[in-house]
Amino acid sequence: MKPDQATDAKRKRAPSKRSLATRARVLDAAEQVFAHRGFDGATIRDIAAEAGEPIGTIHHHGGGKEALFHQAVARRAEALARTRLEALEQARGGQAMTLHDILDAFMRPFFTLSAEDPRWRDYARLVAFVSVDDRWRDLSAQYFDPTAAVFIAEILLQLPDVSRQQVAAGFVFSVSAMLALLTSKNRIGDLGAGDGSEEEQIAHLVRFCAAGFAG
Amino acid sequence: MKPDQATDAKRKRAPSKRSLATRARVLDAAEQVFAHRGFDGATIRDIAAEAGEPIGTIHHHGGGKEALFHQAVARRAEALARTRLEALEQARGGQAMTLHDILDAFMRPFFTLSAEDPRWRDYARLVAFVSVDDRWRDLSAQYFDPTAAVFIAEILLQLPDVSRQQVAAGFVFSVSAMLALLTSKNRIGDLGAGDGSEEEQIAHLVRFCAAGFAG
DNA sequence: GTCTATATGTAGATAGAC
DNA sequence: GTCTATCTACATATAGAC
Repeated sequence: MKPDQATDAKRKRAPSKRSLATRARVLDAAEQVFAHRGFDGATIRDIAAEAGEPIGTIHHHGGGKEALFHQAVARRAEALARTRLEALEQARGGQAMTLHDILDAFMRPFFTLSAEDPRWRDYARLVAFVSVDDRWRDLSAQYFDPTAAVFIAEILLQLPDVSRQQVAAGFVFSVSAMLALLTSKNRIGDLGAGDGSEEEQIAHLVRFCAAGFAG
Repeated sequence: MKPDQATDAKRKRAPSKRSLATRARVLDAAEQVFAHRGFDGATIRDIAAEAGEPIGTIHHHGGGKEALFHQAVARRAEALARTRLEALEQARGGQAMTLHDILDAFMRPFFTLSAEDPRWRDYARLVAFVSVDDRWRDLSAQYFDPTAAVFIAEILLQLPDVSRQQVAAGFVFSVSAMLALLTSKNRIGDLGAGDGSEEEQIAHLVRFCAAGFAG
């Protein structure tokens, strides 16, 4: 019996290269449209047009609008979590890890990835939509809470005198601030005139949150 | 010529008491439904059902879905801004106003109002939806940016060594954190177990942001 | 001002040809 | 796997009776 061609009824045979490419295009398009219009504002037709694929194809690969949304959220969640945990490991390497280092390990990857590939910026908008709508609470719980728990535990080690609730609250404040910076550059610009370099802004964000925790 | 009964063609005669009450019910219902489902997820039918009014009435008072959304955002914006500015004035009264006082004047009113009338909690969710979606950028600019500008100027006086951009960024971080606390109590609870009293949480939020600015 | 009925468009989903 | 054509449902909006 050949591997990869399971007789197991539940398992489909490996998708063709072409199919995988189409699937990636569909998810890219879904990500972009969902990120800019939210779940309800997006339409399967918009996504199909963005992907350059017929509507039927979207349903075939996506399995319905809601499943497609889930997949769009899920696709980059794992890579993001991994990058964050790697950054945390690296910070652990240097002796005497500080609160600042922990927050930097959590926040910087999203910006770094966004700088490398603008689709990560869309993904940030998508995450912001997920965060603001209780309807997707389960999604964040599944994809983001585990990583959050690791970082919260790490911060607690640094701040033995602060209660778990306070650290959790501070963490939520920090995540909100991070998403605000990732998604609403415009708003900051409107309120404060010219922005500095992105690197300065990230450094400022991390300092702001670290000081908040310490205070 | 009686006042309040202008012959001016652009001006309609004063609405009846009944009409005003209906209008208030319509806006209450719109606020609640928009706050929980967002603009696209809400339907006029949902709003009509929530208001206990027929669909036609919603259109009559609301003037279409988008205009209704605008009105829902606008209705409490003025009262919120006024309460915030009053709190700022009061803080000015006490000699030696601190950064902490300024942030408290900005943030606390939303919580105080929410405690008095739960519809303010819905309004906070509505504001969160507005903040996250670029499509409503003009709405926030119109209703929230002027107050923000006053508070940013006040903070700048306290922090003469910090650039305007940095203060503006810190302000956006703070607003995001505030909205997170107002709207996603669940999420904080999920990550950190039992919450303290609301007063403690507000105090923590203000301390967090004040420390962030100072740091 | 209030309510009913309906016009018009467009959404998500699917069946079946290729 | 891919694409076309179409079904069904429900959205917003309005015209007009009361």
